[in-house]
Amino acid sequence: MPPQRDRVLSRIEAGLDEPIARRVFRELRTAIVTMRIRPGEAVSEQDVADQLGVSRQPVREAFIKLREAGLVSIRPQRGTFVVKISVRQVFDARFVREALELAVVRRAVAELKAADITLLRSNLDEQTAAAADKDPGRFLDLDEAFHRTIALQVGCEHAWRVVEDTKAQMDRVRYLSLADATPVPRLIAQHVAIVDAIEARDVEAAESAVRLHLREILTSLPELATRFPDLFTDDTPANLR
Amino acid sequence: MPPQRDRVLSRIEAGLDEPIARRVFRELRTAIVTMRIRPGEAVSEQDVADQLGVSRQPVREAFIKLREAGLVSIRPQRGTFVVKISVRQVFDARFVREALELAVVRRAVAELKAADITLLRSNLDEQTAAAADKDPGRFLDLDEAFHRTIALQVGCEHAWRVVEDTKAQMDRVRYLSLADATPVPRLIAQHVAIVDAIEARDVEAAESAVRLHLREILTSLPELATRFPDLFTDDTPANLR
DNA sequence: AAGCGGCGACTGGTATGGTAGTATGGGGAA
DNA sequence: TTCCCCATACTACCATACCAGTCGCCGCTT
Repeated sequence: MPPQRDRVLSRIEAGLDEPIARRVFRELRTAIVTMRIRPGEAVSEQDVADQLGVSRQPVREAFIKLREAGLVSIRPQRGTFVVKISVRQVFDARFVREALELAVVRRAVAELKAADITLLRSNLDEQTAAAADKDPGRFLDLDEAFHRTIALQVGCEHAWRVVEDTKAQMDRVRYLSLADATPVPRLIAQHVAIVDAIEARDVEAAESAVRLHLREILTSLPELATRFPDLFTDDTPANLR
Repeated sequence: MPPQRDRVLSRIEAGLDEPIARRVFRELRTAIVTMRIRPGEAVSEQDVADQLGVSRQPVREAFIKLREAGLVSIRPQRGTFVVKISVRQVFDARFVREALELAVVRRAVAELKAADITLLRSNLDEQTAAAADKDPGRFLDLDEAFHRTIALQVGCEHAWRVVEDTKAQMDRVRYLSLADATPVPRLIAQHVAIVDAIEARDVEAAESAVRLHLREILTSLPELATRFPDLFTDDTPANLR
């Protein structure tokens, strides 16, 4: 008898007219980011289709999108596997994100209106409230919203979409460090510094504030990699795919 | 009788073990970028599948990737259409590309070895040769290789992949301006300026050289939009820079 | 002649069938 | 006991079938 994989996915309810493939993708993406499906684990079209109550077709399309997000590795005639967290890939994603958010914040310094900044400040207030309530999940959402809001305020919808596509790797790490009581106050202070620099129209300060903030992940990463060795690949050599 | 669309795609020959879906994607991508399939035109899964001699399945997957590249618009139960060139989308793609290549060139200034620079110089020589031979197609390839080489030399494979995914929009414009005898010598001079700045370890100069170069497309864009109005959607004004 | 309504031929989305290739485990040979 | 080999049970890829919407053409009505 096969190993009888655990049920970690809940059946997709019919009704909404959002394409099934997209829902399958989102379901799988969050399942992977939150480690309900662990790195290294195998997922199969048939198995996922059965658990979700859909056919293999949309599952296959979801797999393809997950591969492009760097979350799974599809090996023909072999199987599809959730890739382990690769320090290298997290670095690469972080590099891209930093490059884009630097460009965004440069625009923000030049273009943001007072009303925009007020909106950001209110988001910051909510962040401190979430921190006081010890609600890290809510803080994560506000954090994401903070960065997204800046991008959208300066008309960088496309750039933000690229960031979203890229940062799946980083999200898994952030989820890991969520339990650790990450220094949320420090992150909030960094956010405040970014807004302050934007308001002061100080490009240099804004750039370095963003840099500092987005490099925060690098400090926790090595520790996490040694603490959860089974979740990471030791990608020193040129590993095969 | 249906309009009997022209055959613009050549049958895919069996044999190679590259996945069919990928080949279909590349075939369609180049057909769109080179305007063999014109903006606004409809493409159908069934029609493409027949022309290429494959089933609808891989064609469908190719369509999805084309949508993510921003080249087609899939409207369920209606059809799939090659999107017209949108000045806004070209701007957005250019913005992302500039952000990433700026980050790459910063690394290049810090990390490139003499051997790397020699390699770039030889590419530049080939560019001048191609210009002398009036071979714009070859120049386009060398241009692409130039930018890609810098990215790979500093270990930014992932960032370059993001650029590739994003710049499809720009490629159509470049193809349009290819006939125009674009000022190839000027582009080569800009490339030389980038390499010079890298070799001189001058970050400021390198950044502004890249900026200047990647903003070149903005000069030809308005003229092209007015000369080929049927290829563009009219969504220009409002945004500057 | 003009307007409108319904039928039919498309579309992409989903489900299912068929195939080649690969990991695996157990039994037979050394 | 150990090692090899092959049957078997998977895998993802490709092809095909079915479905529900959409839209245009054509004939009927006024």
